[in-house]
Amino acid sequence: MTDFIREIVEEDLRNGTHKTVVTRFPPEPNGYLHIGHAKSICLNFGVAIEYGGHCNLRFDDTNPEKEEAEYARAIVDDVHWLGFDWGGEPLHASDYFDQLYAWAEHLINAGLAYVDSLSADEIRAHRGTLTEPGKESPYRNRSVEENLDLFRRMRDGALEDGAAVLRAKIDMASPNINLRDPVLYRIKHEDHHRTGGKWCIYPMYDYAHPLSDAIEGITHSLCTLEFEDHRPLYDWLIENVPVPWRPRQYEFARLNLNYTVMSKRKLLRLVTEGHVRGWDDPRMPTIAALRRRGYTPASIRNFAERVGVAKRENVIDVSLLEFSLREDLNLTAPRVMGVLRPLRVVIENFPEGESEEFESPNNPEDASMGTRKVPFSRVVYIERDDFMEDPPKKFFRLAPGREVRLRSAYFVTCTNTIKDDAGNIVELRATYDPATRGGDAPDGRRPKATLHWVSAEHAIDAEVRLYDRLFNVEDPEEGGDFLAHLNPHSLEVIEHAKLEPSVANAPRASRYQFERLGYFCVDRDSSAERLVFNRTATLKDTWAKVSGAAGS
RNA sequence: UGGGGAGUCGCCAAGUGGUAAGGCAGCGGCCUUUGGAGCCGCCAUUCGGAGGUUCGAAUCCUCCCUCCCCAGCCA
Repeated sequence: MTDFIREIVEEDLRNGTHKTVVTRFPPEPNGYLHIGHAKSICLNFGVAIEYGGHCNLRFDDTNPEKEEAEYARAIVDDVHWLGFDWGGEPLHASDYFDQLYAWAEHLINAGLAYVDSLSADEIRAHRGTLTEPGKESPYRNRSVEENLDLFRRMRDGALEDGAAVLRAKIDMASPNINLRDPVLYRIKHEDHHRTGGKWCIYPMYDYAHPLSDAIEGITHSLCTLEFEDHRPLYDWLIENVPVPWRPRQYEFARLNLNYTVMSKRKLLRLVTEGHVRGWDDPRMPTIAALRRRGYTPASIRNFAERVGVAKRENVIDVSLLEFSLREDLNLTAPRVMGVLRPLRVVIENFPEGESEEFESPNNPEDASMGTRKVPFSRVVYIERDDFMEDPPKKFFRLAPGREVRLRSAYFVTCTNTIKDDAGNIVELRATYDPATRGGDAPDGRRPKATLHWVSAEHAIDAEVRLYDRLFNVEDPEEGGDFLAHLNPHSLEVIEHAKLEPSVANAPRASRYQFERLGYFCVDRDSSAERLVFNRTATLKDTWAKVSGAAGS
């Protein structure tokens, strides 16, 4: 695999610009990581691994108002879960606050930074617009001594929040607004989750980021497109601060996925307004949610690889994510039978009170995964959807008079339907052919369908949570109010699914394929008393597609 | 109307002057004790548009069009 970033890295290695590659993944601990971050993580760590370099996990913790240790813990967890390691403790921009402060004084001494006493509103007014140049602040030409004194008073807590800021002295007329004397430090009398009450001034991202990269010896600082026009400022700082190393910034397009939202602000709203049950609700696009839902780290890494890295805005189809998941789980998930919406079938010619066991493969794709025993008896449950009293043309499943195969068991023929007073089918009567034990007929006849089933007397009860997309339109942002597009049916809870007994002691987070239905994983809400499964993804169902197309 | 980016199949994405990779989705067919999986085939005479250079252009030049980002003491 290659992309323009890797080409740059290779070229730098080839021509001796760098002897090794050092990248970094720099999340702000103000929310949970989502699938978009996964792309960046896979890029940064992937490049480092591929070229024998190193990738740091560095928290960009320069704004104590929004950041929390809990988020930082979750982020460390998620990156590890994805399969990456940075050796040792994570790094923090806040580890460099002393150095960053010293360099700020350096800029002041060099006449390249000044303390501005204008208010936030006044600064905005002086900034100009996209088409008009800005105006210089009346405080722009304070002496070095005055600036130093003021900046130290800012640091020492003598000034209120908003009373002053430290600004770079660059060019108020620059067509690039980021160069119109950007703010470097602001006053925030706020405790920081790591430095506590030590500081009451905090550096801005634009100031802290390039210098942190320099401190860490980052060779390639990879970020998203919206920072492209911050690069001149990034370079200005590297140029004008006596840094020990000169990192370079490269920008790539962030990942977007259809049928979901990706901005932290919107995800936070979904959580705080109760539209989902927390950051790791399996319907969320967060890594924690995908993990809880049953996604594998490998599937997400493969997805990130397939998506590619370029500078073009993109919206990836969720089906690609689902494909990557199925591809992995198909090979690794043990098969099991479970019935979501049970319909009783009484096999009238099977002796009452007796039962037998069948050997069923744990994974037809991989014989080394072995087999398991599945009990069978006179009464079994099948899926309600697998029976139709008056089947249309292409419906191959069970119907009156029709013979189908019960997977790994026998051929059964439906002989009768039992209905309640309202006319609903409540039970089926059937006969089985003892000669078809194991699922093959000596005379070679082959039913058109094979159904999954569970022996009623052996079945275990479980809650199964079925998830659908959180939003019912491809682009929830369209029209302004993304909440208006929430899918009211994104969660359906099956209270009493019937599962084969082999899953009775399935540990949390273990993944299975329920044959013909999809991939399921044991939720963390699960207990010995009550098994709870999440449906990670459905299997492709050709009949659903045929009937769906015909029905609408 | 300032600056910075981007435009190749429904969605991604290779391609870097020699005659449009690949993946997902979709559509056919084969196979099947999961209507799963697998396998086979189809799916851009055309690269935002118009000119031009060239034996030859998605790739070079010119003009035009469209989309995205930037006016936080957020990142």
